[in-house]
Amino acid sequence: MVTKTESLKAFLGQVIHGDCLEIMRQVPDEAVDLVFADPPYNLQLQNELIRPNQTKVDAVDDDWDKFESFGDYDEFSLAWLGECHRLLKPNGTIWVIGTYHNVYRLGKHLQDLGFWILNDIVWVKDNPMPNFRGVRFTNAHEILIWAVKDKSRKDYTFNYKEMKELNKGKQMRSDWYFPLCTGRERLKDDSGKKLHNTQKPLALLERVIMASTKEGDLVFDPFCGTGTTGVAAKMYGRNYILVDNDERYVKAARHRIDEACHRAQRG
Amino acid sequence: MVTKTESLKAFLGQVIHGDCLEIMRQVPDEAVDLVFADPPYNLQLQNELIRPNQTKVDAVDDDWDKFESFGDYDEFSLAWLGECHRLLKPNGTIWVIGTYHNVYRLGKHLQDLGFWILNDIVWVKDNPMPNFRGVRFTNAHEILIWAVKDKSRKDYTFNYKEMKELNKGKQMRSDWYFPLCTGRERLKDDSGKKLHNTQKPLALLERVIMASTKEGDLVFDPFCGTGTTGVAAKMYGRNYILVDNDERYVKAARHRIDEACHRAQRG
DNA sequence: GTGTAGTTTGAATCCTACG
DNA sequence: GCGTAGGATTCAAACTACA
Repeated sequence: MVTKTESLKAFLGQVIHGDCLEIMRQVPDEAVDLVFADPPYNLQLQNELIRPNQTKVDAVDDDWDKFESFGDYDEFSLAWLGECHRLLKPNGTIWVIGTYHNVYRLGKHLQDLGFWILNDIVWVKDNPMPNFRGVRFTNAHEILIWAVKDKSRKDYTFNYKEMKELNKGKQMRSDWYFPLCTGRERLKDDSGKKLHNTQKPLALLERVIMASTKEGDLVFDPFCGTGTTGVAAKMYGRNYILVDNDERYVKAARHRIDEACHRAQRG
Repeated sequence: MVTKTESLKAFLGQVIHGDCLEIMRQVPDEAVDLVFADPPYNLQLQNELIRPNQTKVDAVDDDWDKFESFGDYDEFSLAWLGECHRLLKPNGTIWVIGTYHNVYRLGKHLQDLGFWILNDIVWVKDNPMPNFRGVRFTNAHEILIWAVKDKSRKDYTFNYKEMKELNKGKQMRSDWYFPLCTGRERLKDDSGKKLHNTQKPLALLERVIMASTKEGDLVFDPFCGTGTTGVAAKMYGRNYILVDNDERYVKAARHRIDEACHRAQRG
């Protein structure tokens, strides 16, 4: 039988293909310094699309359908956030990123699970997608919530001085400005199309890692996608465990982290 | 007996002193075009905060911001948001402003009540209060959620062109930049101290009103404070009903709106 | 009136080590 | 758990005082 502690050692520095809940359950209590999570927010839509025999989706009573869908999303969110709470050290912190579709639900769940919010951060996009039909404001930002597991712990890691230096000698604020992930940084598949729909810019993850971890800390990412969190962790000498349930992303992430590592050794 | 419709007429253009739930219950169904709500934030401050120069920060310690628990806050929030849902027209919209202390809970409640989020807006503050102890990021923004009552209604008011003109010919984005409400705009009491701890800048309300109402629309504000919503509504020829449970604020709001009206006639 | 220096202040979940 | 001493900690804008 493999104990949780043995699993942990086998997981260190790995990109693991599998269901994040199943993997997380193999991680011991209070073993992780930082969680970064970029969860899916379109479960509702997926559910509606794959539901069989549902010929008139538009005719379904909206309120009931919405409640059902939000309920599923909440159940899923509470499950993985609850596991994150368990596997974090008491002074460990978690970052969750989302948009208005899901981030309000996630924020309330974080609070209900006992996490204590330290900040919310606005990632303002230099180059957002315009609102083509002109019926709303251009959605030009995403929100990150940063929270500590145990409210009473004041010794969470926040590298205040490094952040201040990064910001021209002034305190780093809650508004961050980065362009979307495009160009050479954006991973492509064999046919040249974007490999992942929501690849985050490396600069965003660099700031997260620099701000809230120390060298040698263990970073966990349950929805790693193309592994941006792993690249940032590796660059700054942090350990990591990444998980994704899509094998294409896992392969891409492994390759990408190796590349980043080799580039770092050469350069 | 006074019917709801008669109450409505008596309420138009008024700043009403009373419990917002009691007042709202006297408003007929689907009578309101826009709700703007700046509810208590449930800040849960732990200790007093001393600046580096040893002076004390004048923090929000008002009774109206005291709640026993998240549960109490949720119960209160669902009650007033539910009333807002009832009194809004199906294509009416609601704005709610908050910070990470409360806005995630409010956002989830909005969704659970059937509101459909159109945008979230980030008010980035030019001159926020610094983080004096250097233990977090400077909290430099607040969040506004904009939602329509009925998801299926696409005919909510959004003055796309006016917003575009305001933004130098480019689509108005979800990041808005305004300074805090200070100086002459900030209302003072007889002793010269700030009358309200959280007075919002008029420019913020002007943009809200300009973006999401037409001339003659009815705007409702259940936590009007010093009446910034009323001033903006009056300036742009919108009707309004404002409510606050603190008589000092109500008096100040009435006086302020009259002043603004007279200034407009003179100027 | 003008320019400069000093003061005030803002929705804040704002410390740590030791006894 | 508590009390206390020690030590590190702030940005921009508006306002006031004064030359």
